[in-house]
This record gives sequence, structure tokens and C-alpha cells, in this order.
Amino acid sequence: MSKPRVLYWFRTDLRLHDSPALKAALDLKPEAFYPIWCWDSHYVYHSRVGPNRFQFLIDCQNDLSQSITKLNKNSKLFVLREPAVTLLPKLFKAWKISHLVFEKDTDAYAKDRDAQIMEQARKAGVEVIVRSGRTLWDSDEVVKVNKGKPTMSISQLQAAGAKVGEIEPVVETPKSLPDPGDLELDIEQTQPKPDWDMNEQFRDAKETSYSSGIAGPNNDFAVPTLEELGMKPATSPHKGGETIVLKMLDSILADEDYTGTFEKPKTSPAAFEPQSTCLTSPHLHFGSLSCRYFYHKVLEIVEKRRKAKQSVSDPPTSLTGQLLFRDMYFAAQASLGYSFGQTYNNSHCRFIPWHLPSKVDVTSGLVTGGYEVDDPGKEVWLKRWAHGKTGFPWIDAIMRQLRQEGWIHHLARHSVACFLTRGGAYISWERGAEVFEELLIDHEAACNIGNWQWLSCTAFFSQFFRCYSPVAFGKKWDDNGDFIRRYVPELKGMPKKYIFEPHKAPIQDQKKAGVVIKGDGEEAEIDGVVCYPKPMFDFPTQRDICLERMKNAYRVGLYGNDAKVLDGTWKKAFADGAEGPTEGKKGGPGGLSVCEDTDGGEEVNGSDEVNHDVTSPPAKAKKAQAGGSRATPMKGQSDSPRVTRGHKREHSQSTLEDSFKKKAK
DNA sequence: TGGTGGGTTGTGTAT
DNA sequence: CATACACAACCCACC
Repeated sequence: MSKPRVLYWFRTDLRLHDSPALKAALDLKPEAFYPIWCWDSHYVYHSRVGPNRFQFLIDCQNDLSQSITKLNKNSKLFVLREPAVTLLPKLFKAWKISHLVFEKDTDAYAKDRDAQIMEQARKAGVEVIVRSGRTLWDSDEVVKVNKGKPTMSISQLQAAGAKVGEIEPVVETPKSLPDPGDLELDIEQTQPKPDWDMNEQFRDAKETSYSSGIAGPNNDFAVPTLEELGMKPATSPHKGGETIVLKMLDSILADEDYTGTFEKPKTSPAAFEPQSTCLTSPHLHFGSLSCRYFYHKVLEIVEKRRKAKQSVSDPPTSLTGQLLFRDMYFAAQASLGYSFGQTYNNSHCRFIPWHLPSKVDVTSGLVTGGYEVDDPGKEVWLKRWAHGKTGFPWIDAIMRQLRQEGWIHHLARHSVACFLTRGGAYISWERGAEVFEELLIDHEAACNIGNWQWLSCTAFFSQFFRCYSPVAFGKKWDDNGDFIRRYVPELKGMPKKYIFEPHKAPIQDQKKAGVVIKGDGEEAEIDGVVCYPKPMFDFPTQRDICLERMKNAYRVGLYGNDAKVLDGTWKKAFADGAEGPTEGKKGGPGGLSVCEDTDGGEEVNGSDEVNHDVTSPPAKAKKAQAGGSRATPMKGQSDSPRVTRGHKREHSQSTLEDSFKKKAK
């Protein structure tokens, strides 16, 4: 029998340390070992990925590639410019592959893709080895012991985890790697032909990462660059890569007081340079840091301190607790699949008649990526929120930090998410999740969706009367307003007294501070004076409206998979004068508006109100059909050759970003 | 089974 | 300055 020839497929496990899948591959003692990455058009075109997260990915890939080369000068991370579903069957033959090995992936899209790949491997006679390593416990195992149900609380996750068993111990980092085999590739590249490009807004130039063949412009399987993606340089100061994060982790662990007594709710969302938490989340996302390694290392310190009778923190607030929450969201996603990422047809997400609800393809039961503009004014609110121009300095500082740096503190996320949804604008959490998906370097579909549901009180959490104030909450952490002055420089001269509510500053004080508080965020200057917008609404008024509506929605008690939601008759239950879609005339089944199934996306029964974003938009709310993916996108949009879906309408839409850019000029 | 206490991360006021 | 409580009332685990 001939020796194994192994294709090791790196995905979100961009590391050499503590990788059960990598160990399984090396245990085969292969005669040829190909560490590869498939440059997936799902990621390039069909997921919302801004330059900051792309750069972070590229950093991780380059670092890993160098680490591989250090172990074997003939090897590297071979980046192949083609999606896996078309590429791998060809590679199996070209490189005479006997084994395909990868770490188990968890989100709905990846599961579909991997199922296809495993079928292709079976047909090609290639043995597939899959190991879990992305979460503390295998999420499918957690779901199984939780009776198939999603883990909706941390206690459920802990109970299920205990039943699954001990968290796997750390796997040794390889000290050497086998040679790759022959690298000749006499195969035709199947170039993805995207029908639309979700990241067009981020590109100054043409996207060319596929145009120079499978091995890239220098024929050396190099990692693509942002330039090739046609993107502007990243603006985030945070860098990716296993080497960097292992050093970061060392310094975190060296501070045993910090590590051992960490309590998340006591860390400040307003701290910058340095931040109050450890910035490991993007590394956990890309797998440049193993969550299990992190967990065991922290636990060692906690146990050591416990023995020494030193103070320690425990889940859920401790560092290990944060990793448990991550597992909770992963297992919830594993149970619910695509429906986890949306309200419609989600058995565990409360139905609340938010503004700007997602459009739904009723034949598939999945969101289309578009949304209904039930009220142009709410569209303006969404844009102002997304661009940090709400007129609430605390909110704006956070949103600008997010856009610039790609990372904000967890409590800052709470504050802005509450503000957009149940505690302010009453806009669908799905809109907020999309903006975070674009901008966060640590965007993890399961965690992002889960946290948005949490904050909007649609799942995981329900105490909607606990409402964050855009003024009081910020003051608690940043009484002096330094965080605001850092990210909202218009206000850097504003005295402490008015920094959280600059519109309350008398005009003389505004002049002295070198800023005028005026308008709605469209002008940067008025008559040569720097301008900062007035608040986009009266917060106490909006809070009261939201509380009232949340109470009503809870009383009605519908979930996303309720028959009344699925067929649109939910409106009858909300006939008591709530605004927007709850008035009952607008929107199609589900009240979430309908996108006719497969091609073109014409409305089935939308009234003319439903689609004014397509025709002539109101002056205030230029169309913003941000052709969004859910983090768990609909099936037809995958790289799958099975289905193609027209997306012309969304494609031709300008985006949130575009319309704001135009105004800025 | 129904009552009860707790729930990583609210606010404003009173003591 | 810290602590307690009302606010109006949620879900859920557990006894």
C-alpha cells in the first residue's frame, strides 16, 4: 500500500499550535503533505467583509505560511485561487491525494459546503478526516446531549458541556512538517462568476484576486493582497497572526492578577490605548489562537491561585466564562442552522415588528439580504447610527471606533446595539448585525447574531426594561469624555460639562469649543466652523416608545416560526396603533416583505410603499438596499454550482456607504 | 407543579 | 461615597 498523500485544508484554523486536525494529518506520516487554503468567492464577494477584516485574514495567512516554511523550507501555505467545491476534486487527481483533512466548521454555509466536499471526496476515493477544534466542545455533540435543542442559556451550555465530557487537552505543536509533493498543476481554473459583489463599496479598483490563475500573479501560491482585492488599505491598528497572538497571550497570562480575577462587566468600554480586554477575539475567529489552548492556560492560573487562596473569578464573568458564551452561541447556531441568523422562521427568536425588517424569500424561508424601508426616517436613523453621526457623542464615538479600528469593547457593543433596537431607534437587530458583520475584525457569525438577539431581547435575554442610556452609561465609564474626544474630534474642545450632550451647550460655549452643534450629520462644516449634529431624536421619548412596544410585542408573544409570522397574519395582533409595519397594510407574508423566489427579486405582493428604495427614493433617505448577507446566507448564494440566484436588484443598489460618501463630497 | 430566586454587563433616586 | 430599592416585569432552573 502506498504512503498517504495528504491535503490539509486550512480554513478558520490558521495556526500550528493545538490543532487536533493538523495532528491527525501528521499522524498519517504522509509522504506528501500539502497545506492549502482555497480562496473562496463566498468570502470575497458574498459575505460582508471590509478591508480591516480582510487584512486580518491576510496577516494570519502570511504568518502561518512563514511558520510552515520555518518547519520545512519546501513548504508554505499554498493559497489556491478557486473555491473549494470546484477546486478540490481537480486537486485530488492532480496531486494524487489519498487523504483530505480539515477542522470541523460550524456555520450553516460551511456545513453545506463541507458536506458537498465530503461527497466529492467519497466519489474520488479520498479518505476524509475531520476533527473538532473550533470550540471547547464539539457543537454537534453539545446539541445532541441538549436533546437537539439550541443552548439558550449559559447554564444549559454548562450542563451540556459537562455531559459531553472533559474539554480536550492541548495538542502538541508540530516540530517538523513533511515535504509537499509535486506542485505542478495542469488543471483549468474555474473562475467564480459572481452575479453580485457585496463588498463593491469597499473597492476603489477592480477585484483581481482570481484573474491571474490558480497560483496567483507570481505563480507561487502567495496570499492575495488588499490591492488585488481592489481595496483601500486597512485602517485597523490590530494585527493578525499566530505569532503575534501567542506573544499577546503570554503577556496576558504573565499578569496573573488580571487573568485570574478578570470580570468582564467590570472592564471599561471606554478604555483605549490600551483597551481593557485582551483583543483575542479576532484570533479566535480566524483560529490563529486555539480557544482550548486559551481556556486551559487561563484555568491553570485560576487553579494555581485558588490553591494559594488568592482571589479568583469564575464563569460567567471570568475569562473562561467568555469562552463558554462563545460555545453557547456556536451550539445554538449548530442546532438552528440558517434560521439562527434571522427572525423569520427562527423558532427561538421573538417576533417583534421592528422598523426596516428583512425581506424574505418565502419559498426558501430565508432572508434575501435586502430589507423593507417601512419609513424613510428610520432609514436615515440607521445610516446615522452606522456612520457615527447620531448626535449622541457616546454612540458616535463607539461607531467611529468600530469603523476605523474594527474592534470595540463588548459593553460598547451593548450600548450601540440597544440604542439601535429596543432602546432607541426600534430598528431590526438584523440591520445592526449586518453593519457589525462588515466592520468587525472579530466577526463571528454565531456570536454576532447571538449577541444581537441578546441585546434586542429577541432571544437569550429578555429584561428589556434594562435600557442603556447613551448619556448615563458612557458617563459611568468616561466621566471626563476622553473616549469621545479621541473618536469624535469635532468635540475635542467641548468642556466636560457638555461632552455627552453638546447640543445643550450654549452657543458661546460651542463657539469657544470650536464647534457648532447643528444639522443632521451631512455637513462637516458650516461657514468654516466644524459641525457636529444635533441628536437624531429625543432619547427619553424614544425609550418610552420602545418600552411600550416591547411590552406589547412580548404580550403578543410570537416567535419567528409562528404560523402568523410565516403567513403575515401577525399584523392583526398588532392592530393597536404601533407605527411602521405594525399598521398592517404594508409588507407581505411575515410582515417582513417578500422577495419572489429565484430570479430578479420582484415583489409578490408588496405595495408601492414597500419598494420605494427601488424607484425614486425620498430625498432624505437615499436608497440603501445594502445587499446584505446574513452571516448565515441563503443557500442559493453559496459557491455551490447547484443553484444560481439572480440578485440584480440588490446588486444595482447603491449602499449605505455610497450614499453617505456622496453626501460627504 | 407552582412558587421562588437568580440572571456576566440599567437608571435614577433615596438613604 | 456606597448601598438599596423602585421601576414594571422578562425567562428559566430548580426545589
